[in-house]
Amino acid sequence: MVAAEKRDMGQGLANKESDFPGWYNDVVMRAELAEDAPVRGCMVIRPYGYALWENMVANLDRRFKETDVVNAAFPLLIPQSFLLKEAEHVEGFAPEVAWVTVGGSEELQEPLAVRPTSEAIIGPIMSRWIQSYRDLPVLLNQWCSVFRWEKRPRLFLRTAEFWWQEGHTAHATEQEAEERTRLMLEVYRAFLEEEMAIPVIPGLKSENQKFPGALRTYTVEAMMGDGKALQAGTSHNLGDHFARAYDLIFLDEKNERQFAWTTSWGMSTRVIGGAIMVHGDQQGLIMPPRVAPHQVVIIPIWRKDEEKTDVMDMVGRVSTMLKKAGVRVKVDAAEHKSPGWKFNEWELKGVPLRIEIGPRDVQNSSVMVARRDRPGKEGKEVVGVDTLNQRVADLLDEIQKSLYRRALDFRQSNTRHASTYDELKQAVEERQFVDIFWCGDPACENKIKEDTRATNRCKPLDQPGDKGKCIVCGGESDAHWIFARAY
RNA sequence: CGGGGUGUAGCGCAGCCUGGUAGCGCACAUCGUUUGGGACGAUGGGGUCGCGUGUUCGAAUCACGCCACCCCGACCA
Repeated sequence: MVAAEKRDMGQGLANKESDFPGWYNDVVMRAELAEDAPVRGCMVIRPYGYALWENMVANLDRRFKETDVVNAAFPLLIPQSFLLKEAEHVEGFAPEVAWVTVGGSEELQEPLAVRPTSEAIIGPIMSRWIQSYRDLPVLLNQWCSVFRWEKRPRLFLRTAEFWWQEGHTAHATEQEAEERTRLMLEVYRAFLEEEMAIPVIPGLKSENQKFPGALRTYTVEAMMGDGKALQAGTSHNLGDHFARAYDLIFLDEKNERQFAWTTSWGMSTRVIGGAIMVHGDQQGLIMPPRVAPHQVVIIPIWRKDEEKTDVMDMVGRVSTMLKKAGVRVKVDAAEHKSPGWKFNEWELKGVPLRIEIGPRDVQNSSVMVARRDRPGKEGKEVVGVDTLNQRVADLLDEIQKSLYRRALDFRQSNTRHASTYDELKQAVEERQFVDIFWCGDPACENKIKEDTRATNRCKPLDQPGDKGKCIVCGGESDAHWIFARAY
């Protein structure tokens, strides 16, 4: 009776349907991904959350290097004068920069900004490295944290300090810079869809929404479980704006001085929040297998002490076998917690596969396998030890694919084309992605925002090619744009 | 920055209105029985009641001031 009542209460998480923000916060805290730091607006990424981030970093880093990008590290602090050199850039970031004004006991002559992003320090440094067209392109990346004095922080989604990578490249031609900008957008798309199982819409940001100082900004936009949008990564073509500000000048083949063309691109720990909001359910997290800290958790079960030896012996053999096959395995042999408690705990933490091993399994040389994305009996199956390696590999692959498929179906069934302003308002109210014709006039964009709180997400790269009338002013439009409420 | 709220044990809370030796649940520790969907009993440890000033014989409780954090809006990866 007691057990039944407690199970009805589920994991004790806020209801995902009626209180999505509360559910999100509960999952982050209870799954031990992160918690609030004793510093305003900052978070602590706990070991389980950091293990996820490490897997993401390793994968993204490999993908960057496949495109000839190399890593480096630049200073945390940026002299004020550096930041002031690019007018739009400083204007965009001024409200959220934290300043260091005292060093030890001395008042600094020049305040130092805690980097909100590093264009302003990498630009000047790069300029020292670039003399000739032969020095180009420069393809740099750094993994670091940055700091922005955010008014309203939320774990992973918007914290004062956050961890990310920022890529910075310089090129001899405008076209080459544009190609690099698009290439990195494609790296983000592939990473998000293949590793994180998060379907995204690659596209161009509006002038209003682009990065301060950029020529143009590309984005990958994802739909969260409540229908709101999350910008999961951005890639900026900076034109020659920063080259002019920071003297990135090289001599070309004709011995003429030219400004370089630069790009920057970033993806952050925010994507962790995205994965939670895309894949999670009422039981908690569901980790995409390819980046999950533990892909399989093994839970030993025994009644009497004399069973323990045999069970633990088999747990050891199975665990070793799976690890040798390259699977990330966690054995939860804690004796002070019941199996039921462990089932719930690891479901909350989103481990894709659970393997139960008890006396019965020792007898039959088999194990019980349960998949996280199909709770209940349908998701459980008995697998013989001799075929376990293959079955686990197949199941992990299936779960990865089905998470992606589920997310894509959700986005597609919550995306709608609107041809009248009322339809637009209605769709936004229902938390849909709305596909509309827009003329490009910021006035029309602002009106939509004021009326509906939906913002311009992007002009998808993938365009049907037809023409239409702007949904606000009726002016000519040759492109579909996505509008939605966003995080 | 505007609007609302909360600070009491590691976590979640009650106590405050009506001042009188600081409590409950979970967690933690020891022992025993348990373990295939969140086990149970016994015993035990743990608190400058956010900070300061005031009122009072006496303040978690009343008054004033301050601080911190959370939620809802405008801004952002």
